[in-house]
Amino acid sequence: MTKAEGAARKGTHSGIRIQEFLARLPMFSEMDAAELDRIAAHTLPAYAAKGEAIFHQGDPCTGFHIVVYGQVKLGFNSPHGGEKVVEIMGPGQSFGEAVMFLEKPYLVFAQALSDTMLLHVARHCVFEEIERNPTFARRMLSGLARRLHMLVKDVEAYSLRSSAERFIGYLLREGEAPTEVELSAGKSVVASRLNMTPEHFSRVLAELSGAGLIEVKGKTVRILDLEGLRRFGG
Amino acid sequence: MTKAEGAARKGTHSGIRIQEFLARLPMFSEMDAAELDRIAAHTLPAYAAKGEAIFHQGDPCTGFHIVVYGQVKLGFNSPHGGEKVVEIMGPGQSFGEAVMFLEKPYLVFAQALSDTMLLHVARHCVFEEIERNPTFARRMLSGLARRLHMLVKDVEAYSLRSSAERFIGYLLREGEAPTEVELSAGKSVVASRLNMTPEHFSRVLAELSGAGLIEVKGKTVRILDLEGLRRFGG
DNA sequence: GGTCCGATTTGATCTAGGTTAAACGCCGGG
DNA sequence: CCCGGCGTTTAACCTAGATCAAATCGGACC
Repeated sequence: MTKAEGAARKGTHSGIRIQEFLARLPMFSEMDAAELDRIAAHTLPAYAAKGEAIFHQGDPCTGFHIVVYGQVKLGFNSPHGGEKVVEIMGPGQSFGEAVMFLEKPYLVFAQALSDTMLLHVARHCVFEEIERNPTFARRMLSGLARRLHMLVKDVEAYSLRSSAERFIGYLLREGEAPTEVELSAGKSVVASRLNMTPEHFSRVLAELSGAGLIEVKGKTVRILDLEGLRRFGG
Repeated sequence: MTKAEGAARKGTHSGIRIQEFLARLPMFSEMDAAELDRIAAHTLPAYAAKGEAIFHQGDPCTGFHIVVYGQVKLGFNSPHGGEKVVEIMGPGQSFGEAVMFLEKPYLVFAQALSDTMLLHVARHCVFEEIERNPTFARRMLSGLARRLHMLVKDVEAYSLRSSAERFIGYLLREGEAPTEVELSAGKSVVASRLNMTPEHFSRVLAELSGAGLIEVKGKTVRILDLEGLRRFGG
C-alpha cells in the first residue's frame, strides 16, 4: 500500500499513523480511541526543510506543534541583529502550547535545524477537549508547569552561574551518570542556547578538556571525571 | 452583621471576606457562589512579617498563595551566597500555582518585603475544582501561560538587552505613556529583579538622569522624555 | 534635634565574557 | 582528488558590568 492510499483510507499520513503517534505522548496518554480521533481530526502534518521557518516572532498562533522527526530551534532575534536560542526541540516534544492560551502573537520564532516533520494540532480542538475532558486539562496544566519550571531553572542558570557551570548543567541534565553525551545540535546553536558566543563555548570546551574532565570529539562529549564536573558545576 | 459574626457563620476572616476577595481575581471571576464557597472552604489566611519567609527553596508545595496586602519577593539563592529576585508580587497577585502541578519542591523561595497578608488555597481543592469546572481549568491554563510569557520576555531581556534597556523596559512595562512610576520595591530589590547589582543600577539611574530622560526622587521616577526612552530601549 | 543603621551613591579597580580577525578543519559537490 | 564554504578554533584585544571600598543620605527611634 502506498502512502497516498493509506492517507486516503484511514487518517494515516506520510508513513505514520497520527493516532498512534499522539497516543505515545504524555499529553495524550490515557486518552481513549474516540478522544484521540477527535484530536487527530484536527491535526495536520507539516514538513519543514532544514533552515526553513515554522513561524516567526509576531505571527498569530493557530494551534501547537509536535515534532515527529527532525529538530527545531526556538529563539528570538536581537534588535541588533543577533539571535538567542531558547530551546531545541526533538522528536516527541511539543511547543507553542502556551501562546495558544493567550491572545498574543508568538514571542519567539521556530526554525527547523534539519529536515523535520511536524504535527499541527488546531487550537479550537484543544479548547474543546479541555472543555469535556478534565484529565486532558490536567495534563495540559502539568505540561505548562513543567515548561515553566525549566524556564525558571534557565533563569537561575543565566543569573547566577558561570558559562562553564551552565555547560556542565547541560551535560548532566539527563538522569544518572552519563558516560557520553551527544550535543543536541551544532556547537554554535548549543552555545546560544547556553547564552554564550560560539567562541566562548569553544574556550569552555577547551578548558574542561584541559582539566581532564571531558574529551570532545565532534558533537560527542565523553565524560572522564563525573565527580570533578559535579564539584565544578553544582 | 459584624465581621466577627460573619466569620463565625460563613468563612470570613481577619477583616476581609474570602469569597469577595477571591471573586475579584481573574482566576476566580465567573465562579458562582457555590463554587467560590468550595474554594473558600479550603483557603486559609496567613500573615508574614516584613522579612519573614513564606517558603524556602526545596520545601514541598501544598497549594498556592495569593497576596491580599503587602508585598512578596520570589527568588533563589546563589551557591556563592548572593540572591537573585525573580519576581515581586503585590496585592491581588498569586504565586506558586505552577509547582502545584508538578511533584517537585519549590525552586524559589518567597519572602515578605513588608508585613503581608496572604491566602493559601489548598492544592487538592484546586485539582478537584479543575475536575468539575472546565472554565476554571481554562483560567488556570491562561494564568500559567501568562506567567510563561512573562518569563520568556525576561529571558529575552536578560540575554540580549543591556541593563539600561532592561530598566527602561521595566519603566514602560505598564500600559500607555506613564508620566511617573513608583519603583515596586527598594532599589536593591529592583536591581536584583533586573539582574544587576545595586551599584550598577544606581549608575544606570544616574546616567539616564544625566541624559535628561528621567528624574529620580527616592522611589519615584518621573519620566521626562518618553520618546527618548523608547528610542533608547526598544 | 541628635544618633544609628541600613540603603544608596560614588569612585577605583578587576574580570568574565564579548568582539574582531585570522587560521584551520571537515565535508559535500564537482 | 581538489575545491569552496561553513562551522569551529585560536589569539589579541575590549567593554559592560561586577567587586571592593568609602563616603553620604535618610529615616526610624529616642
